Amino acid sequence: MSRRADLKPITLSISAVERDTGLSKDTLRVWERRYGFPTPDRDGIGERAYPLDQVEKLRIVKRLLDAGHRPGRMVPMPVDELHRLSETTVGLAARAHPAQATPDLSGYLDLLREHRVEALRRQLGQARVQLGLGRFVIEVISSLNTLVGEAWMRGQLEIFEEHLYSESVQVVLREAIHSVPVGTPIDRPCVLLTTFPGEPHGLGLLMAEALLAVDGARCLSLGVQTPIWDTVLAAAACRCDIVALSFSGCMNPNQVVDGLAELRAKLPQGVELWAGGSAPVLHRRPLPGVTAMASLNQIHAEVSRWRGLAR
Amino acid sequence: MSRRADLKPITLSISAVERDTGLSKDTLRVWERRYGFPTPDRDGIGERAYPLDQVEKLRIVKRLLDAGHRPGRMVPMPVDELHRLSETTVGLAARAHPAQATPDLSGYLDLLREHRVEALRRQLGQARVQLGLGRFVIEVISSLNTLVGEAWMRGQLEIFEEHLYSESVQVVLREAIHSVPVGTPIDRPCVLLTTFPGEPHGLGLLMAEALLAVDGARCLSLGVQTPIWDTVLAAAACRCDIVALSFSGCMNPNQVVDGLAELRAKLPQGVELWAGGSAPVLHRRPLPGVTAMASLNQIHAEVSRWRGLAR
DNA sequence: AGCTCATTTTGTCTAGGTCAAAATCTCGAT
DNA sequence: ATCGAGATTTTGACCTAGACAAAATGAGCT
Repeated sequence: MSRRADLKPITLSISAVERDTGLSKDTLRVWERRYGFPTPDRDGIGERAYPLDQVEKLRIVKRLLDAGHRPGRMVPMPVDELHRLSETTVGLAARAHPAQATPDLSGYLDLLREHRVEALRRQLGQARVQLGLGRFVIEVISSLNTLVGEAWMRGQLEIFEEHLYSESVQVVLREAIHSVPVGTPIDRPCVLLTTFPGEPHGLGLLMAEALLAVDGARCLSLGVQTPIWDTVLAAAACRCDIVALSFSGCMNPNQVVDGLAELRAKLPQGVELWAGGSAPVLHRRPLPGVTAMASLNQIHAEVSRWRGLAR
Repeated sequence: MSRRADLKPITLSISAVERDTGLSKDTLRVWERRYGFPTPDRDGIGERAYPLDQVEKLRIVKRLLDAGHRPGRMVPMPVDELHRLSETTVGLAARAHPAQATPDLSGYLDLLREHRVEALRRQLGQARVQLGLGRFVIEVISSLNTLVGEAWMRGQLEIFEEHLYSESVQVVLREAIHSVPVGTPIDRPCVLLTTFPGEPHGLGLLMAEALLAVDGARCLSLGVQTPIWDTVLAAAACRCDIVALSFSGCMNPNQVVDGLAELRAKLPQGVELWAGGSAPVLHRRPLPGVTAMASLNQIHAEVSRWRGLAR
């Protein structure tokens, strides 16, 4: 039951803001009550109508929130101060991961900014052939994802440009996966890939699939957003050895932890549960019965470990 | 701030039920108040704890809800009656669309039910080569989509089986699109493909892309769920002639109509706006400035019409 | 049948309150 | 000064109960 005030949305409804910022309706209301921000107008019916600039600030706050800052401090700050904070935080993050061996990635980013999609795909395809699929995924795609993500956070990239990027990588990776010779003598382990409901980001899945294919594992992807119970059913039906999940930073940490616990409880003992991606929760503290992958490199090692197990 | 009752969830929290059924917390609470179902227990803190069998019933109800039934009637019914209702519902739908010219499609469905994904993909690939891409999409994939959708509504297919199907079709179609020779002399019109936010279904986009590629049009897909404003930006940045959107039945009719009006208003005059898919709103009454496609066949004709226009 | 107008039905929103888990702070001891 | 244990604050999810517009349905009339 949509209730849009008028055709030209100078303001957004609370559910639209929830979609655009990733902050729940409850959180938006409680911040307003506690910190005095945001201060949405009210439409004719008395419902919240958020001006675009406030939504913009909320987006920045959410970013810093994910980076580990606390709402009580940030929400009352003026925007320019948030931007400064943003710089220092990103500076720290960049120092933590010193830009190593990222020579010509900026070239891809330039192509993206100029919307030269065909050229982008061609060059990615060439890099894949040059480096081999494994190194291509780990060294190029993974870093490029980070780069694109950061550029977007900085507001240097439009959403549609991110979509263009995402689609291009998908095309290149799917073609690459398709060209990996199948039917090698070993086709174990059999790995089921998917994401939780609420996690729409599928690139991590494709990267994992590519690396697993290189290692000669049998992959079965369900795509994104599979309900937990159906993941369990699928693992049983396809006799999978491992269920692998991907999490991006936009997932609610609670849902990640709760969901993994629930999935672990419902999955048979013998089936391993792997979790990877950029969600910080995964690496905060070990989750019982879950193998948390800190990076894509780890996939190869874990596959070897699995194969080494007596079974 | 998770508040899990205990490690082995004999019952689920309200957010877990939201995740598993797709019914919002608000809806779950209001059904309880109005219809007396569900009747969750309460944990130590007084929070709702849903038993598994109630969640199961909720899932069935949700399925029938998507099929067009009304909650006030269904929620008070006992489960077995709901099952009977599922049967009859599809019976009606099937009579509306008499099964015409669907000879061996059931073979694909059987493979899906047996989870023989490799075989399914191989057979689809063979059919594509036999029929050619155009006929393959229109005669096989399109009908198969309907068939799978109906089987799901009837409860004869699990959600994960639908995911398996969707992923398989995606693999086959993407490979097919990739193998269409590019760089033909005509690469106009240039068509931008995407869906609205809230529309997660991407198969329609791929089918359209395949048919457009066959017709020698230049396709640029943004994937699913692009905000309206970014669709406008992308169309301008890539100098597209046409913006094409796909809608599945699960989209809110309101959002479809409002969104199309908004997009039409923001798009330059010279850029056409095409809309297709199974959402019934599209074909109820003509929308000004929007070309509504009743079926995939129409794409070819519309491309020809576009090319015939003086420009 | 088709069309208009009244009446349900239904989901989303609002307000303000409660509470456990996580994060931070404090302080004493090594 | 570093560390750990315990006290304190912060935070987001959940709760109740009421309101209301849009959609769906039904009734009455050509």
